[in-house]
Amino acid sequence: MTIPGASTAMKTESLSNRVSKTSRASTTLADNVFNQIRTAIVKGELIPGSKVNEPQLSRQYGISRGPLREAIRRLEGCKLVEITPHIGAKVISLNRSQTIEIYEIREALESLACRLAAEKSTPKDCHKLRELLTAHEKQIQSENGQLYYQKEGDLDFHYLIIQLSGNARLFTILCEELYHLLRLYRVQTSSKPSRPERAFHEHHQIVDAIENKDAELAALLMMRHISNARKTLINQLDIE
Amino acid sequence: MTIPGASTAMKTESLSNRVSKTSRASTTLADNVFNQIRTAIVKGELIPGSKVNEPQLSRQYGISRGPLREAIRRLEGCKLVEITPHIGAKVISLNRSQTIEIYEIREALESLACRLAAEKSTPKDCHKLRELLTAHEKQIQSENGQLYYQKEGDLDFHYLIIQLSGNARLFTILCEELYHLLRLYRVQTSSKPSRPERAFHEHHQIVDAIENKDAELAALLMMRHISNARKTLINQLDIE
DNA sequence: AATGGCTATAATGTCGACAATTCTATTGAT
DNA sequence: ATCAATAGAATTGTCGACATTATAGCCATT
Repeated sequence: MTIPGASTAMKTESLSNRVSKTSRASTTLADNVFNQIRTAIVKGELIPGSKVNEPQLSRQYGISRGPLREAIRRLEGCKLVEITPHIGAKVISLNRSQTIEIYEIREALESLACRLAAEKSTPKDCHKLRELLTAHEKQIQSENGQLYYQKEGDLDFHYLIIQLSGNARLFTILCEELYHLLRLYRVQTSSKPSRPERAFHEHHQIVDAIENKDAELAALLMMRHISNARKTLINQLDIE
Repeated sequence: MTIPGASTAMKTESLSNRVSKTSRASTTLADNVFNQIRTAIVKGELIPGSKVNEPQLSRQYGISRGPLREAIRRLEGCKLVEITPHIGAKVISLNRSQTIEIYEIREALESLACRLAAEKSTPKDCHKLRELLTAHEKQIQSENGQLYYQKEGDLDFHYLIIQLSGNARLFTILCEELYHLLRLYRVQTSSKPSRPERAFHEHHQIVDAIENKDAELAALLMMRHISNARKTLINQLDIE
């Protein structure tokens, strides 16, 4: 009966953590609890498909049901819970096809992000991208491969490109909505994103294209990059 | 001091109206008021940038502030209002660049929708698309041109293709979020989507591609179709 | 044993009241 | 006349209580 999200001890404070923090200084209970429940959901501490019990959560977080219900309504907006009138909210559960749907959307949106990033990026931006990749490379070697790409490291790269796109709404949709859903799915199925070395190579190709200001190529490569991930996911699921 | 959304007398019940209705039977005040305020916003009855006054709205709709605040939290999820702690919510106001951002996203997502629709569509689906276009054509002639495409008619076509894509989340993002924002912008600037005849021709091209199961071409055409609309929008804004 | 209905319990929906904060306008000083 | 400080009003945030609806368990009937 511990409060989820309270003991969040991150070893490596990766970009994805820093950037995904909702910017608003949560001086209100509703926003506070919203963040806590959200991380509880994407961490799997609130199991997908289970009902959200208002009295229980209100006791757990030490607040009344008023702000709690507002938090739940925000979670509904992020598509992390589904509310049925007079019955209540339940934590979303992503099945195979729903996850593929999200990957399809990621394909389109991150391809767009990559195109825009290639058009707008300055030499300094490209330098940051390179730095990130070499940092990842080091970490992979030190951590005996695998581990890093299984975690949030891979996302840092994607987050940065989306930021470079300069399209704020694109960032919101991808990073504040879809990524949380995918994180949830990963926890739900305890699936390990394999193919680290191949992804790593693809990342370098993408940065090359961005550096060369070849927007179309950058877009194409990103699309294929995510398409590959999607196909890997499909195969993985076929086995089960 | 009339209740907005109550006197919604639609002359032609177009597809976009039917489909955009939130499916959940709103047996709760919060959901009810959410729908009413949303239409009030996208109709421009609540002017963009203005503050959302809770006591006033609660009197206006005859409910207490509890459900009202939940409705506002849902609106925040749709990005129709922005909430600042201890200050309140205000109706979103889209400027030029933000609108262009949305068009960029539409370009990517509807292109995806079109590709998927081309892959999955049955002959019956294609027939529906054709029917829709001829119905539009008739309406354009009868209404002395212009008028129809300025309204919701154009959207029917896009809605249907998105539905045919079979990607439910894609539908949600486009039809339940982005389209409402664009509608708001249109009201806000009272801009008239021009170029009806050209758009009409593009629509037919797109259906041709879908019918021929040429997914790549369909995607490309849809992307160009929306890209054209975006460019028209940019030019329109440059004049101001 | 299974099904249907009834009752008791628990959860959700709604409300009004109070606390905390922000906004407003008046006052006073420079 | 402009600006700062302050007191008052208005608004937002939070809570507890009540009404309404769903759930679970029990009993009777077949």
